[in-house]
Amino acid sequence: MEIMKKLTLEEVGKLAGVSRATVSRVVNGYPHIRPEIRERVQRVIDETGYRPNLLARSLASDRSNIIGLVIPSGAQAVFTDPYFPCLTQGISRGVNSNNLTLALFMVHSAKEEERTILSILGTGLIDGLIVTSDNKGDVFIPELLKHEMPFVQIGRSLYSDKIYRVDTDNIAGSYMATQHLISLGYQRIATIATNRNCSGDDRFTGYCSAFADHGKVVDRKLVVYGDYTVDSGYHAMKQLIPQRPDAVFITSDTMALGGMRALQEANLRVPDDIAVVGYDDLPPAVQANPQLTTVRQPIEQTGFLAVSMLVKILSGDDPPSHQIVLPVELVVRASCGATRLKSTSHPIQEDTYQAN
Amino acid sequence: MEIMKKLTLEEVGKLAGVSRATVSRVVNGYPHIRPEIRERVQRVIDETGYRPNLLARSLASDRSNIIGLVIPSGAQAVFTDPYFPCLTQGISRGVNSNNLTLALFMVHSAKEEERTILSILGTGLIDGLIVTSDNKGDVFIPELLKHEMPFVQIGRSLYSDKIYRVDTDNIAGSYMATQHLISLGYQRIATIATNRNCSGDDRFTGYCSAFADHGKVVDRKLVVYGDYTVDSGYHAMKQLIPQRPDAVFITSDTMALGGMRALQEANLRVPDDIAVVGYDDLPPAVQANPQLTTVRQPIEQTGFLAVSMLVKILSGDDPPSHQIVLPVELVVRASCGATRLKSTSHPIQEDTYQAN
DNA sequence: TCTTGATTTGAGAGCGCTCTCAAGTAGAGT
DNA sequence: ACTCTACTTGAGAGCGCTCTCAAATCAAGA
Repeated sequence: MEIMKKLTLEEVGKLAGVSRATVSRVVNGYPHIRPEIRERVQRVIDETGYRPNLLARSLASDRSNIIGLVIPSGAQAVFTDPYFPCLTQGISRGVNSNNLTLALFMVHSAKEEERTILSILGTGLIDGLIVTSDNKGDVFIPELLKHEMPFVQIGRSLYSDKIYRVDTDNIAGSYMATQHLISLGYQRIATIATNRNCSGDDRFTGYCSAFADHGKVVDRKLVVYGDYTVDSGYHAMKQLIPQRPDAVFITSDTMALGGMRALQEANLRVPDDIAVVGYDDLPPAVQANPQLTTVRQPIEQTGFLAVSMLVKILSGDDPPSHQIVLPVELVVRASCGATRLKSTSHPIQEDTYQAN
Repeated sequence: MEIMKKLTLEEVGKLAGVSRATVSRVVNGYPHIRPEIRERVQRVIDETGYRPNLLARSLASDRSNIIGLVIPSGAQAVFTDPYFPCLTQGISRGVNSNNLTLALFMVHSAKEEERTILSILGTGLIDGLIVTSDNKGDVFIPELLKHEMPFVQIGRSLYSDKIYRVDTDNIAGSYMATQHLISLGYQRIATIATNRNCSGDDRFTGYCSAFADHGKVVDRKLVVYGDYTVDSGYHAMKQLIPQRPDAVFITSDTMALGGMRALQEANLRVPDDIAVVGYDDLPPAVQANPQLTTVRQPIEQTGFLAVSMLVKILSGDDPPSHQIVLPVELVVRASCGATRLKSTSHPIQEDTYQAN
């Protein structure tokens, strides 16, 4: 059945008694072929197990159908945080369903950054990119713009509004989280924020506007910063404890884990002594004790939509909008104290508030 | 400086007053070029920002310098488990330092399996593969063998001994873990095992041989199975509790997390009522409470070495050995009870026993 | 000066595919 | 029967690079 010898279009054509061009038409599903010929060619293809050489095709058509995913060096969190695996999963689904190939570019150091750019740009290998960096001082974006490489950014961008991007609604998410704490009656609501990237900024913005909308003023002493690691959450919380907050909105579940450890060491009970709300709704949120009230973002969908968007761009028809911002939802579990009065702590119990 | 127009070898040659072939030689660092000519060509390259077209090069040289990483559908754990991110990180480092490009093939369903195979095999796109599956009923390996696609497997294989692979020493690791519990004097040492893949088998083997070497017999009632998820660990432990074990060797940290939750719900204290040892030494191990005694495997190094091995294979010189098995180490923390009598529970305190 | 052999360059034939263009073949309309 | 407009096919020119081969150049030995 399957003959191992690598065949070419030409040879398949010879076997079917037609020209290379005709075989190419069959392979690519073009119209205007006499059914019997199409069938004959198809049979030869099936019998020989012919597969077109992708490199030759790409070279001739000036289209590789390979898209790249760039994960910048800033993201050391790759190990710790299920965020990237989830996102990659979504992107991979998108890639598969669009018959593309995914090239993964992980940048491990500033030095590799240059190398990566060079190996992507102007080599014809990559049709387009998905860039996950939303670090503020990013060097990639301007470079991509300059070289006119089509790309979609995951997250928010400091650059032009013309950049295609898909993001989750960080502002709304942290607004909800904060408002939830306010509505539960907490008075001294602190936050562990991040100022390294745009989503960090947005989450802080949401926190602030919830305060503003409730006629409250943000107390700078109740704002500390971390960097998305467990440790940074731990240390931030240590800093916070002397300020005696009665609730903390921690802008990532991973940091929340560290924060709760600090709380535990200080013999403060969650949520009785201090309420905690996280962000991300990644597995650690459920594994935590008590389980974390947190903001869930559709990470996998983000990746999938980014691919769809890129595909549209590559195919020439501009997507309707340059920006997609996906809604998030608040997942209420035990750590915020809202369920304190409820029946019992059934392991899977949770309430959900849809945004938008 | 950098002219955006996409140049070809031919055009660079014209600018430098030499032929395409000569430019090619300069680009690829061949000898036998008059220094002044080399310099002149190099200057034109620098000034124009010429980059060779990788597709054309690949087609002409029959070598794409792209290697694929296959993550099979079995591995839904991708989200939960930092294992894959770590491994990918190592592979990515290897890829970068060998000037390759990494293509990521995630298979999300059995249906996609076929599609993936077809898009990899016989298309000329991929020079070689790294396959992470060690699922027993794997369909990839035989297919790769049949098509003579060079590949390195991460993990153990049921197939031929001729398969190139790199693995960690699962047998030694679980032997150490089990022996450690035995030497601490525990009498009823249970295990939460896995029988889905080879590493699961190996870890169970190690558990058994530690028993054998100490003249003990494995009690079947103290052996239950999970599937590497938190939930399965939870349920497995539920099953185990009625058997009254005084120690449990759980063959993954992720399952250990679930197991410890079950223990907590049953009001059993770790390690006082029951000792726990995990496997993997992933971040959850440290985040657990108490911190987990566990077996650490060099995951990132595994990935890196797999790439090195593949590069050797592709370059034609057969690697000295078909198999690399990396040593693992036991990391002693609080959950096994060994540190119970020691000074205090300093957060980073841990002892380490090197294997091999 | 003439060989000999090494070094340095260019010409040209592909790699396997896409895609345009023109030639050939039918079917419909008059 | 004859034109006109589809539809169907093949020829051939690339895509940008590698790599072989032979021509050209040059240094050194006889």
